[in-house]
Amino acid sequence: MTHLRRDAARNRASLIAAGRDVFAEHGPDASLEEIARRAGVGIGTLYRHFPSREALAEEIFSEHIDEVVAAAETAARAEDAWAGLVTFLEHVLDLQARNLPLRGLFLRHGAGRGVAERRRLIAPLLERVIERGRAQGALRDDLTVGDLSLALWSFAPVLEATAGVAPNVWRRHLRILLDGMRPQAATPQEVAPLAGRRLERAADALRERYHRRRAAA
Amino acid sequence: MTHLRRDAARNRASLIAAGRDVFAEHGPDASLEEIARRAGVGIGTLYRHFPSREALAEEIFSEHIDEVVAAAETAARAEDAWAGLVTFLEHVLDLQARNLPLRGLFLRHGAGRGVAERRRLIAPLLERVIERGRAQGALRDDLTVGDLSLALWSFAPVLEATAGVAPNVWRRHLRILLDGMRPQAATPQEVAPLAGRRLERAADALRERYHRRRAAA
DNA sequence: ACCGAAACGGAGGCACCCTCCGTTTCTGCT
DNA sequence: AGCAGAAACGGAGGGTGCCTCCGTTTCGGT
Repeated sequence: MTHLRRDAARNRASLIAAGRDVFAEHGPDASLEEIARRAGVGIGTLYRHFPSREALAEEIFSEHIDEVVAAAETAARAEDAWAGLVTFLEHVLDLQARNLPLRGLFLRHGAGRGVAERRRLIAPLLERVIERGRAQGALRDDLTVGDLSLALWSFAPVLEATAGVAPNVWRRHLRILLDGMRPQAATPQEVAPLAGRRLERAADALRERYHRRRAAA
Repeated sequence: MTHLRRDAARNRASLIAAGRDVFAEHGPDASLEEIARRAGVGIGTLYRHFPSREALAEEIFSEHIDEVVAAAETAARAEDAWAGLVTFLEHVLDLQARNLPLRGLFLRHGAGRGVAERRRLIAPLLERVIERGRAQGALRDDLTVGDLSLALWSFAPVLEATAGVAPNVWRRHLRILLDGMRPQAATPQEVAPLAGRRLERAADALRERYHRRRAAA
């Protein structure tokens, strides 16, 4: 299984290219048959290469995931943890804003080789950023990586709603969230944070809902 | 068009009841045919009563909208604007958390008599709350109703992800947002707020995306 | 009791999802 | 070169859903 046959490799590439276009045009629920059509292959071929819509999407956005990982690494290295966090969030959200179909692809599941693995690198890095931020007195004490995940997820509808209307307004939302993460603003949390296994399950649930919307009878 | 024929009224009621169940079970993209089936009527009848999925959904959640309007009125009347705002948000989000299919039904469009109208009452009330909160020094000066809308929208993925896992975690997200809305925390906004016509268009876009996901070719 | 209007319901056309399997295309080996 | 089997292809087919259209049934006023 090392080398794909030449035709297979060609088709795979066509599918990814077509997928990129079609997802960009029609959003993340675009028709797979149209992707196959546009790639000039049969639907069966699409399914052989990518057993699920997600597998294709992940492959397509593979490099975006790398970009996010890189941004998280930068943030984790930054001298000033707060600045690192802000830059990271701006970077990621800007990426999402300009590439909406990316939404929801940051989380678990998936086929593309190593995509899930790479994604798994992100949380620990953020963990580190948060820890340092707290140590530096730049972040409220009760902030966790779970809160950051919620914050990131929360942008999806904001971006979707405003993309065509006011493509920068998400920055206002971010500003408010960031201000709320500072220690000066902090008011005690009354609920336990999302972490570990449950955080993962929440992420899964989000993905689950995201694709394959309609539950079986 | 005053009185519905008796059979029509009966069917309408069955449809609403079935819709309530099915939406609760399968989420907002539940099959309309199943709703018709379960109501014991033909699909044609469903479509005559409710020309779109939204029309049905709005009708079903009509009373929820009333509840939200009432909460907004209470907030607008509250002596302490900040407390009023907090209570309002908690109330609305709790309502959503326990009734996920409600998501996205707060906005424009729709058929149910007066639903859209009632919804339109909400923004001005919140406007008033914000104004008073600012005057009382309880809210950051640059906060607008547009920001509040973004904030409300932003909970959708949070609720979806955590509903089955940690049904109270949304309160952490809310806490952070609220802390970020206080004047002590405020850091200058660099982007113009969403307002007026554009706010409406953003709300429409959200709804648009929400149902009828797949754009026409 | 009658009759026109109102309401019904489901067949039908279209699109999509995903599986399955007969057919075609590659490629390593002789 | 040529061949054989593995690998890959592609699309028909069965299932489901959306929505429209129109022949049929039911209601309710006179």
